[in-house]
Amino acid sequence: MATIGDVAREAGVSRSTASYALSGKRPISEEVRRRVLAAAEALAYTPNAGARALATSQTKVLGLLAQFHEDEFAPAMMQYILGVTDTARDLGYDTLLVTEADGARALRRITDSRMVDGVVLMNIAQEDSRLPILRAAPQPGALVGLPGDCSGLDVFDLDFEEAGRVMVDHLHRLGHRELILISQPEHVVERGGAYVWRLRDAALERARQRGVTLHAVYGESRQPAVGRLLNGLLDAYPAATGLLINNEAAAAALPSVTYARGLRVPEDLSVIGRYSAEFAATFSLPYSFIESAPDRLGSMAVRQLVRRVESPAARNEPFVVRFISPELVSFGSTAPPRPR
Amino acid sequence: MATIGDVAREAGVSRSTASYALSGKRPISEEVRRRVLAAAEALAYTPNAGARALATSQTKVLGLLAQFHEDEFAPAMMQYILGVTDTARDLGYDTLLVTEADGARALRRITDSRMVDGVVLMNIAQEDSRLPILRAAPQPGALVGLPGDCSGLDVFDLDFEEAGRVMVDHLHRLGHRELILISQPEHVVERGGAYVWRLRDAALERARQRGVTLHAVYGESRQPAVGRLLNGLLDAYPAATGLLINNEAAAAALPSVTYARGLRVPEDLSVIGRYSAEFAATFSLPYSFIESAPDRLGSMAVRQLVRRVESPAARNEPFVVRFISPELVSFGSTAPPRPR
DNA sequence: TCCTGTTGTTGAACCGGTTCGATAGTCGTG
DNA sequence: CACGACTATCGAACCGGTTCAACAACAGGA
Repeated sequence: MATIGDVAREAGVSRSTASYALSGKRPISEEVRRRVLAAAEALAYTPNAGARALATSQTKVLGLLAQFHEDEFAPAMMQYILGVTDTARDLGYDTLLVTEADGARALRRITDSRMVDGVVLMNIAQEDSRLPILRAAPQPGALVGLPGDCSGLDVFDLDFEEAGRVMVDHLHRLGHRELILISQPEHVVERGGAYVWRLRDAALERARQRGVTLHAVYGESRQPAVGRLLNGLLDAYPAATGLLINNEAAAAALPSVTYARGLRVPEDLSVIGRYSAEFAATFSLPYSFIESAPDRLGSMAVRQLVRRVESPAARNEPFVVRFISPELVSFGSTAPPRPR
Repeated sequence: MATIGDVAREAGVSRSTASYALSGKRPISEEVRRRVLAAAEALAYTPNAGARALATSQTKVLGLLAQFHEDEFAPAMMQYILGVTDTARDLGYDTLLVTEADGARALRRITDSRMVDGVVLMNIAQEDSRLPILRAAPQPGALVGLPGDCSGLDVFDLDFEEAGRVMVDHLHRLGHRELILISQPEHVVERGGAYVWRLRDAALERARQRGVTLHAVYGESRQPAVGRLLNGLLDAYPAATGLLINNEAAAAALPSVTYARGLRVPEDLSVIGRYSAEFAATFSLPYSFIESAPDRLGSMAVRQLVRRVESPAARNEPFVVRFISPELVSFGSTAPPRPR
């Protein structure tokens, strides 16, 4: 491969002149600039990333730490990842995807070795062992997901509390008085997935305020367990006329369940989900849903991260915690209740 | 951050001695080795990745090029990606995930700049513009998916031909004589997704040999189109007693369709799919299926890639094209036919 | 004509590792 | 006791970029 030395020799100038001609960081005569560019072109010169990183302390790579737990819904993760990689590339960065089980060790590895200019963390837990490491790291970071302690971090997440309230209010306004909320599996909560109870607790609170009965249960992440669970719930609460689903697997399984039971949506049962538009489209879910906008969140996190990476001024700005407000996308799966 | 110079000073030795003590590439006295390790520990020394890459021409990073087209099934991709990242990490490599639309340019960028020691390509098209670049690149590469011309490349893929034959044979043995095969959308084929017609043509051929009528149609990737399509097919071919599905979205949509039509599986209709076990589990698909083993394919590709990266001898071995044979996982969704 | 300022270019140093060749020190051997 | 062999360590060079300080050439002004 051609080095900048080769380009310089070919153009008949010094290495430094070649460097300046290519970067434009110093004035170079039109004549020389043309010769250098022509030489670079002729030799198919591409700067060596390692050498550049060493010289500039910039790698133009961002780290993306994602964790895949058995009981979480892997396909949903894809949208977050694409939001990050696509935006990063638009801004001139590549993405190092790290899925190591030991996230803290992985984070330490990529930051200490200076492989990345910044990091995006996903699957944030309430008490996340990666956060102290991130705070101490020389590179800035951004979180997709809300931890217990946000200090010193930029955080982006869906407003799950508001999502819970919107769901309850929507069905309450239609006249429903008894609802079921099916959340993620309990394991997710135990592992620190705070978003589960953020939505749940806000929904319960709002239901109490409105005088609505809300049966809140943990879900399952797999079939056939989740199908059995749904059936069990519909059996257990025959008076419930509305179903809130904060659980992709349950949403995916619901159509089969309602068909099997001869339930019509929304005539017999009103349904609201919470997932991404992509997920809804792919699985055809015919339910109104709160859009969780994973790609937008990933994109926002990267933009803020890159701002901090590139501007010393931005690095000293106060940290932000930004929630995107839940948007209810209607597919007509809710209606005034009729007793089941 | 501490450099190896700091470690050397702390241990009272030269930089080279510190380097040898840490790498073990030359004999170092027990005493000095201990001092160096202690110093490294005390200073939390981690080698700078850029500097090491520059010195050794090894980045310990693999590139993973994946493309996400609108009409393909994104969630399925996740399993491939995890197969690659997890195996790479086991072997000591990190993964640069590149999802750029212009794959050829992206490949050139990461190979020319020496950001990666090797590359895994996914979403291989029949005529893939990335392949000439990969062949000319100094780094080895591996493909997940079969292109028209495999020369000079290691290729890993499911044996889609055999998958088509297995599906047809299985239903033929049970006594079925009229089948429907629903494939991926036609766009996927137009873009060069050869696996679609590899399965389809082999199934058609085998059906001909067996005297079975096979209606082969292109599918859709989204709802509600795919649901409409399924209904249309069942209307159009009322005598068909078996359904072969090489299309994740169609498989996900089928339960609703059969419920709505009052069709029972397998009593009224035998069904065989082709997707990953993970996909089957997540969506509870109650169908027997050919396991497409994306994680295994990703893992195999990485192992071979790393062999070539690390051993000069392996780099000269002949290239391999390896198919994994389709395994039929039974969920009891097939039975001898009864007229619908 | 001399001084000052501007513009374009250069050599050298540096980033932080690895590795080669040389050397000092130790030991066994003839 | 001299010699060679071997071991442990060191200094220097190198990987391929970027950047700083210095300088040459030339213009304009006094």
